[in-house]
Amino acid sequence: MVSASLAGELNRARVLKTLYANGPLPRPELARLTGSTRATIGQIVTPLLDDGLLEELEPLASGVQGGKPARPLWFSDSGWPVGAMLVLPQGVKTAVVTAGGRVTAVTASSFPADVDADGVTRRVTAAMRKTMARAGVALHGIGIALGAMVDTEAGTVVRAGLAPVLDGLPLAQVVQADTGVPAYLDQDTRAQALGDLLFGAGRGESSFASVYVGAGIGAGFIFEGALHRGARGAGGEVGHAVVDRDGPLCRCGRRGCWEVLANRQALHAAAQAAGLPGAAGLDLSGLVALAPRDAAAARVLAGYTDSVALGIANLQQVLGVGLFILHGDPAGAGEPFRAAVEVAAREQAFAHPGGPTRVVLGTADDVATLRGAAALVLSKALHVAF
Amino acid sequence: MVSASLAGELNRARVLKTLYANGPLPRPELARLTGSTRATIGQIVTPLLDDGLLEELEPLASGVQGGKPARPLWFSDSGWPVGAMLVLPQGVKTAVVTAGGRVTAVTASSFPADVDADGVTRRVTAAMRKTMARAGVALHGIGIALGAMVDTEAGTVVRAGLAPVLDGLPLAQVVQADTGVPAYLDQDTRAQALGDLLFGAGRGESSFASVYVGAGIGAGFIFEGALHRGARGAGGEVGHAVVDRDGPLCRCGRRGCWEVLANRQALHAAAQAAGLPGAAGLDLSGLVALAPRDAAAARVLAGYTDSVALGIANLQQVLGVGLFILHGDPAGAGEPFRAAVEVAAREQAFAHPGGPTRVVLGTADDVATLRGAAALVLSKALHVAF
DNA sequence: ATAGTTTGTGAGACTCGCATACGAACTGAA
DNA sequence: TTCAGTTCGTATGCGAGTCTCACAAACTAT
Repeated sequence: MVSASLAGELNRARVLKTLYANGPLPRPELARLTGSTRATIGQIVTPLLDDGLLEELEPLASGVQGGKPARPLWFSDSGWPVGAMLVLPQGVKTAVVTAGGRVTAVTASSFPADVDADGVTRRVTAAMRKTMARAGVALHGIGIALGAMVDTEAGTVVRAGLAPVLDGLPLAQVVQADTGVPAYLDQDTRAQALGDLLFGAGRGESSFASVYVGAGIGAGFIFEGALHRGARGAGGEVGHAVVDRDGPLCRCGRRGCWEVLANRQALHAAAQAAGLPGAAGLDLSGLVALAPRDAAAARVLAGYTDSVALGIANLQQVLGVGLFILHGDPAGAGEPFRAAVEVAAREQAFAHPGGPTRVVLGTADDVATLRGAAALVLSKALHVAF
Repeated sequence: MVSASLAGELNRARVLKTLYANGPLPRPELARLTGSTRATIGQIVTPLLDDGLLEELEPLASGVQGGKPARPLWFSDSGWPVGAMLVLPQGVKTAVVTAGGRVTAVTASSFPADVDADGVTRRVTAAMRKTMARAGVALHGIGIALGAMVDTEAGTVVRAGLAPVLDGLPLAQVVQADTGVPAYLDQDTRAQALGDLLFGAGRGESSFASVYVGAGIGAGFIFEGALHRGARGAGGEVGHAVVDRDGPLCRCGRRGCWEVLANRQALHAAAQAAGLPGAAGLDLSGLVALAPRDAAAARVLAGYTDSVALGIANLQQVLGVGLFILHGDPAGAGEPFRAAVEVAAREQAFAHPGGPTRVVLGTADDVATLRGAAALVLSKALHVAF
């Protein structure tokens, strides 16, 4: 039930979401955007300023008609540090992230090829302790983004296709017990979507899909400004939606999954089958560079583009989402590839009332995901339903 | 922003949702389920009882320890009548539905084959006026479910694949102007999903997909107890997600859409290709009846089952939803078909933390959709975010 | 200097949920 | 029949939060 105090929490969350969506804003603008009054906004932000979460920036110049200069509010660069962690089959990255999105004290460590669950937990906790020591301040929580299917409520690993040794690991509890700081676990693509919403290309957008294309394919969905989680954290396993029921066998056991047609290995195999020069070491950006002067490379690229766009068009049909943010290999492939995917996706989808499908590039590195992992903590600790 | 009065609205909505999800409940039980107190519940329901939306049922028997008998609350059978309309390419159905889900004054009228947009609007408004006259009471609003892509916010038809004459028609305004009652337009499968949530197999479920399989395939999604609408009402066009990129050509111009593999015509074509007895007039329930004593029919049925299940498994991968309610042809095909689809869907999907995929049958007639259309009005007028 | 404008804050009114208490209605045993 | 025990439903005062209104602070232009 919404009591007065819960209403206060909801409104505080609304103010913070508005800040994330729009950047630094003075109180009157916050009041306008939230449909509230200056007095109420002042009442809400004063404790946040006292806590050090927010701070006042330099006063803006007065308008042509004069008036007291407005002082924009924004997240303090030093306030509210939280821990962020990205756990992938090959290794772990850790960082400290402030509520404003500043990323510091980044560490990276790799797992040996034959690592077991115990080795993973040891390396993960060691990396986090190291980052905490470098940060030197108390963290408000630790967000963990994991490249596997996750039970968000329980904080456990459900199925790690690329690293089966992790199945069933209660990673959130492990980290929380080791560090003494509350830890929250979620899927990497969902964290990535949160990162896009708060700090990336999804800022100010109400609904979009944040898609990762690399060795695997995954996605996180933002609907109406909030992260979509399926039942107990399932969902977003879009890489294993079938788009070609008689297609090649996927490692998941089904045929013609989007992932098996459009992941890095598929691109590689196509390049080698076409006998492209340097196919052994060719990645997507290399192929994009090669395509203008090699017809065979252009054909391989066009096929890959269509495969990526096919999955995007399907998502648009099913979800009605109009914006797709591409991370991973496409993020480093440049504007021509983005435009080609967008055109191909538009050709394969209907006209929608929300306007034509948009495809934009995210980041190739993992900063968006680290920031998203941090956002998991912000979401819980500030009771903001991102 | 959540003011005290908006908090009151939200809590009233919460109480109504709890009633819909659980059936008639006495005040103490409502308090327990909503995490509130008897006093607060009393404060909320008293005006609803005065308005005639709710009524008190016969007192329950006291418990073994005695005590004042509790009087369950439920929606009045006479109170809060709203109009419901289902507009399909072949005709229109209208009805009056109470908040408790009682459907009365049903009318049906068919469109001639060569009908134009003007003819549709005339027949639609005439049917509604007839229903209103039969109801004899003032309606609180009219909900319109349309078998086409709609722009929910604008209340217009975006793309009616099976009836292109309707493209661009502002149906909500037309009905509202003609009847003088507020009208709300949405897609038929979304209304159907609302009907399942409030009155059908989705009662008490937080997330599910309501799927229609017939001449076309569509779906509405309930996430966390609320209807999912994409950007400006798009989304749910799942029938045209590609599951076989080299498959047969669909009427939408793409190849291998789920719909072209698993709709009524596909079943029909497969039955004729297999030379089944009476293939010309064979429908799904006929095929189910024939399969046990005809191996060829069993093969056709298995192929169709797999095609239906493939799309369901894909939805589960993408959305993480664990419950699928099948309407249309499968709803009349009986338990064996349901079980076969469920088994096939489970085989094609991963284990999810939310438990195995469940497939249940909805209604073969249009009552669920008419009730859902009525729920569109309840949602708006009572400010309940269904 | 002064009027006009905008920002930020303080005081009181208002609304709603919550804790508490009390009458109403029922059971079962003395 | 009486009375204690239990549960239901409501009346009352309190607290938390937003909203309205008013006012000081800070700036521009005349």
